[in-house]
Amino acid sequence: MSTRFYRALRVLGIADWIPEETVRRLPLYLRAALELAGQGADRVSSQRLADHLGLTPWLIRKDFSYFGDLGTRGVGYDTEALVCRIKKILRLDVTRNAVLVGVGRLGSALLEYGGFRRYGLRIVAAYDRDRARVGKTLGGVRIKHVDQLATMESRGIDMGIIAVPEESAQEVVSTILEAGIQGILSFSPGHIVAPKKVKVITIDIAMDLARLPYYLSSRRK
Amino acid sequence: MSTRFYRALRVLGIADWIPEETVRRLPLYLRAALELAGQGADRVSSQRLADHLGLTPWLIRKDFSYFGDLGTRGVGYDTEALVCRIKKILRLDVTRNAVLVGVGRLGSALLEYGGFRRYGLRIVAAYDRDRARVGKTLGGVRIKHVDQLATMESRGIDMGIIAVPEESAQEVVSTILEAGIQGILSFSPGHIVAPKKVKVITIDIAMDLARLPYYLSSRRK
DNA sequence: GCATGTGAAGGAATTCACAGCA
DNA sequence: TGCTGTGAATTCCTTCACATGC
Repeated sequence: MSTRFYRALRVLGIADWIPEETVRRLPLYLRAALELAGQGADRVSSQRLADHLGLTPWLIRKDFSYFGDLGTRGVGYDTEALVCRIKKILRLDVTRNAVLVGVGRLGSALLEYGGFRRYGLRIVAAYDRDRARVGKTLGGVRIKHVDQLATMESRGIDMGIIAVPEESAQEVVSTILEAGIQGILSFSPGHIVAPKKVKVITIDIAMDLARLPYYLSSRRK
Repeated sequence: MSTRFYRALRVLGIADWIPEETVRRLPLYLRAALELAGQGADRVSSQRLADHLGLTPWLIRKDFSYFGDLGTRGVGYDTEALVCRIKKILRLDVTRNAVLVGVGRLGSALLEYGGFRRYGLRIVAAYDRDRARVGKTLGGVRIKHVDQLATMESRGIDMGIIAVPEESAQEVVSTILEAGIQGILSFSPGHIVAPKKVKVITIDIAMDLARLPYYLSSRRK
């Protein structure tokens, strides 16, 4: 369907379509707005946000234009309003809970990392296969055995974070999908199969590191 | 400059332009080719690769078309040749060495992760600010103090991996840039400033997790 | 017949240029 | 004047359709 069609809907206040790339940048805008608000800025311009994030002002204005009038011409954007608006769109206006599966080095780093809180994200349950880890508490969360995953109390848990070895990733995903999880962040290499309505975001560190050499040394643009 | 222009160059064997999105997928193709080769497949079709990666055959063929004739019509791609070709383009045909700065939980996970080797990537040096960690050996690498970073022996080191807290990231980056590092993989939130010729890839886990709720269907269980 | 390779079409994202408003 | 908001132009990416060659 056309951009124009959705633009028309937005004017009527009932649109909820936002380009994929814009959605990808929304968390960046949220972080920038929170940081600049923390520095005491009541208002920010697209220029200031752009400088902060290494983007361009017109891209930011275009992005913001998808969700209605937000700024004041000649002045800028109200920082507080910006934070609220983006949180609402990202559905971060209520705290979102996640279950973590795999409490190895990466998993425990995630459990103990406090930086998610700022965005209304919490890890409220953790599972591991290794019995040596089960029972321990990390970041305020007691680790349970994966065998209990199938009977997980999933009420209020929206997302799953997968930090298990590649070979068990798909199995774990299938299990938590049955528990009703609707979004997955996977750190396992490899393609995760899930129903279309379930969003899967994969962070494959090796893949990112592997494309870095491509850009080394002088290369014609 | 036009696609057509570069296509013409490629035919002459001197082209080296590849679309950004294609470069992003090249490591995926490399991984798939290595995996399917490991399963004993001498030849793979674009269909098989697509199934393996969750992509479409025509996208893969288009991507491959940017770097010259590679497949055999009616047959497919020679797996071995595919691996070599992609490694060469990604400049992974020789082992690439990286320096790691920040050996916290995430950093030590990276140090001990063996999966990079497969792609010709190695972490050959590690630095941390915490004196309790300095001197220890992880993943075969002895940890040095960040004060020694400025005098790092950077010969043969192409890339830097930044896993330090947000507030020290830019400082660390500036230091290793002076040592001649040309590519950076950063796990620190926030925008990293670097000269244009230096490629910076940022993995911001919180940003990825924060956009996941956007995709949750409004129907609650 | 079968799978690649590629112009052309279609679609999406970014940039531009400037109108609109405080 | 200064900064937002947005159609139009541009650039970039993906999909399609089919020619090509084993």
